[in-house]
Amino acid sequence: MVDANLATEIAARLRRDILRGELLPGAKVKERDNAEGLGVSRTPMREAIRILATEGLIVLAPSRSPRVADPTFQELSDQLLVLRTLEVLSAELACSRATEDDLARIRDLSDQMTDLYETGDSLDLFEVDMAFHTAIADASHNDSLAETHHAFLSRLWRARYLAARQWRNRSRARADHDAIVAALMVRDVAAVRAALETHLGRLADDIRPIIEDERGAAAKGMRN
Amino acid sequence: MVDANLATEIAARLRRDILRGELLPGAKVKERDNAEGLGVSRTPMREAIRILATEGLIVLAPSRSPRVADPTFQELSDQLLVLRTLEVLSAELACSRATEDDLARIRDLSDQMTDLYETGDSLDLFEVDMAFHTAIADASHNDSLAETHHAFLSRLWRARYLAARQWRNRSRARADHDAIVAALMVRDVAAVRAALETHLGRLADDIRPIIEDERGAAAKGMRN
DNA sequence: CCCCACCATTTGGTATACCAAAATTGATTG
DNA sequence: CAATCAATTTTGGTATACCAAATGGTGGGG
Repeated sequence: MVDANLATEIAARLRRDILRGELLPGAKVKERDNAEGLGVSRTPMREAIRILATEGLIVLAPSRSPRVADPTFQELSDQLLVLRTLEVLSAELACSRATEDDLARIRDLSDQMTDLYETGDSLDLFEVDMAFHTAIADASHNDSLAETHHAFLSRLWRARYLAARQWRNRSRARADHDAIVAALMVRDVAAVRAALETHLGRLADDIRPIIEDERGAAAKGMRN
Repeated sequence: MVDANLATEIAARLRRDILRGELLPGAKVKERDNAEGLGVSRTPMREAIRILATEGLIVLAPSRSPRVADPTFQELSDQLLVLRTLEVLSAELACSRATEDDLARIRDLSDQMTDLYETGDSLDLFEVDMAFHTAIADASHNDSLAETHHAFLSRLWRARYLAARQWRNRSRARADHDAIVAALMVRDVAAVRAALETHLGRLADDIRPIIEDERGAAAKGMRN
């Protein structure tokens, strides 16, 4: 992750910390302390915080420390619906506009996931999962769409990660992915739409108990 | 437009200048010069530029002056497709989730537009047009969706403004809006989808000649 | 006459210093 | 003992100064 400027590097680092749960939802992200902790000045730290704020991972309130976002289930569910819509549109476009290379890449990522399902660790698996869905968005050859899709995917990454650690969901996700790939390979618009709606529709149900648990637990130790 | 901090105010000002065409596509937006021109320091100006960059109105390149975005027709068309998808989703949700107040507001805005079609000036009309489409997004009661929809609406504002100055399109737009409102009032999902797709589908055709003209002309006087 | 190299200037990136508003805490008074 | 007000401290907002990289122009050499 070698970015042009400090701010994007810091943003990437913070993003990782948030998504991995090292910075818990609701935690303060003070620009002074964090900057000092990383040995940089406030300016790039400030910019990094703004970047994550536009991504929805940090929330800004006037005259208050920025805090790690702590979305309710309802908010996540809303975001998931938007993500689903964007991904369905992507896949539909991909059916007519994707190159053979695009499709090959999607299939390859799907295969990688299959390999990792049993053996690999959750983080590796999720990196590939993210790449898989991103590849579908990219195959639409609509940059705005791919960009927006990616933004929503990032916002939902942590919730999906928490939900998917439940081993129970993995085999189902694997079957879902296979169906998506199969439909894309033959450029079947209706089938790919159905497969994606099934896959992403389930996600809300998977996420709900995890999020409600976490928020319930977090409500107590809220000193930070 | 009395915002909490300077950066947001500057962003609003720059945004208006860009959308109204006082800052032309392709023009440099140097953070030093512009800050000095407004009598502020570089810090908030820099932040304002970043804000507009995430909105897609300004493009950033490493070690280069930020420039006012100069999208090709293809890019605008891509954005329009995303906007259409988001607005259709909004309207579908609105059919089941909108309150009577939401619907009343939408109808009221539509009526205001009707009044302005003949008499009012283009800018007033477009303010209302923007509010109309935003009201539909808000009626979905899905904040992420409304926010994203608004972002795309902003990006496309200028192109739509240029296209709609052609008086020819106005009566058609008026009929389109009436159809959208009528479908929403009776919460008819299929009808509202059809009406919106018609309305926003046409837009691409209206925009094309205007954009291609402007880009052709701009290619010459590109010293700035 | 053209091309290349080098220097000056411009530009964005970063650090630091200062300011104003807001939250918190502690003292004082009812 | 509690409530309130004020002072201090903390925090984000803004201005300014400095740095390094990139660009563009100019002069010398081929």
